[in-house]
Amino acid sequence: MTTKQARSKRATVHDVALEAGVSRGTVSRYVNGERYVSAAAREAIEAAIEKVGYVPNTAARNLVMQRTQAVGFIVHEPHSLFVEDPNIGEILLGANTRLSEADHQMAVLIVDTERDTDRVARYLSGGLVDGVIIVSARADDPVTRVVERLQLPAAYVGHPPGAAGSASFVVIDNVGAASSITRRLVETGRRRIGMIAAALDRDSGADRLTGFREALGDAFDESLVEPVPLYSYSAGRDGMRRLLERAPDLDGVFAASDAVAAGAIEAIKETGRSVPDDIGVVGFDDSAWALRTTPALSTVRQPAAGLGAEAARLVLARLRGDEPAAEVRLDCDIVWRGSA
Amino acid sequence: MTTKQARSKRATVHDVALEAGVSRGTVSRYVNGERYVSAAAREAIEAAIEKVGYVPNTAARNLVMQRTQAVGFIVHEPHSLFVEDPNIGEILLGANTRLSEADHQMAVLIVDTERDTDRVARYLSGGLVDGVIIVSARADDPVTRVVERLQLPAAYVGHPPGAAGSASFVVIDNVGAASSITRRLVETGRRRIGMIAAALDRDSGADRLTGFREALGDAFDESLVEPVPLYSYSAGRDGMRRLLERAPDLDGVFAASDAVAAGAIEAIKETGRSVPDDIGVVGFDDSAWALRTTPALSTVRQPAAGLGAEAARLVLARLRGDEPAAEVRLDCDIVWRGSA
DNA sequence: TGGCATTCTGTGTACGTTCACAGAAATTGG
DNA sequence: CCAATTTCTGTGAACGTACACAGAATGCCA
Repeated sequence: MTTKQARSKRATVHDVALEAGVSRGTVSRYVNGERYVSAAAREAIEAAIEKVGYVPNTAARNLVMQRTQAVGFIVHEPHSLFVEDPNIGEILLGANTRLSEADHQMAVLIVDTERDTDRVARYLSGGLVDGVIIVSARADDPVTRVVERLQLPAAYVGHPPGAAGSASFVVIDNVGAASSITRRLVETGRRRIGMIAAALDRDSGADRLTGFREALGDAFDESLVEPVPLYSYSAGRDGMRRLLERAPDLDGVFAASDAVAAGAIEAIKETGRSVPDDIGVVGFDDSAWALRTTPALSTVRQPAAGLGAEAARLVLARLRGDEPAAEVRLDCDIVWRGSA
Repeated sequence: MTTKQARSKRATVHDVALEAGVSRGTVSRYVNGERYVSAAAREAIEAAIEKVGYVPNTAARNLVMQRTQAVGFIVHEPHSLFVEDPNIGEILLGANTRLSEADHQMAVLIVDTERDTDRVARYLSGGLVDGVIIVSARADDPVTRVVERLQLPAAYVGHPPGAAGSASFVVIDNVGAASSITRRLVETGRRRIGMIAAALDRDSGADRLTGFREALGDAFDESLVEPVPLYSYSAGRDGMRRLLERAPDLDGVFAASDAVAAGAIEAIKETGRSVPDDIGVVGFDDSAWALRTTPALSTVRQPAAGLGAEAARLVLARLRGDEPAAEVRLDCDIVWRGSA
């Protein structure tokens, strides 16, 4: 009952005005730190606020101000992200830091089940946030549709889906990173290098293949590229089996993701070969897989905090109305472990 | 400028009413799915909504309804949680699932820097959420103070700080889990078992020692307990060094956390001993440390999703006004790996 | 046809702010 | 000491919704 009383009794600016013997306007001016409030009024108001325990109602303020100083951070596919991918935490922190500097509140919204989808869409369309950062967006998602329909200022981490034409986004330089790590592989003396190329229908997949090709230049051999549909362990294992059958003299392989690489290592060991002595393997993502394999994977680490920070910067820019829409491409680091 | 237009033009319930040739009240009734709206009105309204692109303004609704159907999920110390501790993701998902079932929106708020603290406190006090779930709360935190002052319905994951007397919270059964894993160690044949007891000033630390003592019963030897201040790697390493000097015949050790255990393993190896052949080591938390050590740690896994779900349940109960305040204690699993 | 319940609709007010505006009080200057 | 500023204050509107209430339309039955 104490709770109930406390909640219904929430003091308003009106109560403060009454207590202090001034008007609502004056209290409002004091609270917002404006000029033109006399010393006498100031003191009276301070005392009154303390006495009645006043805290401003942000919902009411948002309503009249038509902005919230908040941006949503939407996370799709949370299971794979939070459990498998250590990057999401750093992306969150990077974004939060940047938003915090601009005095904006970040609210992370998780889209897991079907129900979440509609609820989050309502939340966004309800004017509770000024803008939104989105990771792993899907084209057919109600959330994405709402964002487009309302033209909510948005920044995507990764490529925006489908026809989100004029959206800002930040991606890693897949081409450059794939090229770098392939060159590292060459530098270790590998001569017959193949690639398990996953998800070629996605930009990330296609770009990693492009980088691989660029790095090898004339030495590139089409027949050493094994396309697989998904970034998965089993796809990597099966693809590697086929590749080894076709090219038994392989001495290096670039897997399009760590999961794929883990599968590839499994397939290599099946044939009695050793990693890295017979075949050097490199992956991509520096996900949880990278430390689970034996030996640990050499792989590409995404600048996770940077992705978050840049996404935040982009959405803030759109909020201010500067810069119409932009895309940012970030470089990656390479972490060299035992697998190559 | 398109953006600007779209944002200022947001259609209201009034626009829909005008377009459909009915009144605000009727539109409101339709939107909220109430009875008493004629077929003719229904059709006209549906067409009008489609035409003007109306979406309800949640902020306005929240203001008049005096509730938001949203609960905040506050994460303190995000660096250590998101980077080191894989549990936080599952806690989030567990909570989200439960809240989603009750048709509540979860908004994760990260408290990292000093600035975040005040901003989040304002956010919470502004009536933007009905309740709140808090992990790693601190007593001196403005956020905690606001929650107490406003008597905001809250549920803590872990013990609530200081004088948060009447708060709900969910904790793991530290005593039981420590006791279980110690017994497992005994069952493997260890006879001289020590403990690196960290953070005895915290409930978690004290409880883990209690469990350890319980499990050993008469065999408990006070001199084999080495207290260290923090749950850290270096504390574990230093503590283990002292313990080994005092009791060179040790054949098992229970470290109060995985980080402590990792440090202990380091110290053991320094002396030329082997893990697990000479000394079996077990940890607590199943954090990222557990897979980094060689051999991998046997440890206690927290029921992370359960913690989140229970916290959500508790806060929902307080929201409804049922159950005044409750504490829940959850059992843990043990994962047995190579270190013991 | 009249009475009465039922279904439907419109209007006014409230939620707790901010802001524009008008006007009062205090201050300045010639 | 009066006019012209500057500082201060109160009032009324608006933000976009929900809800209570009154009243209109319809259906039903005697």
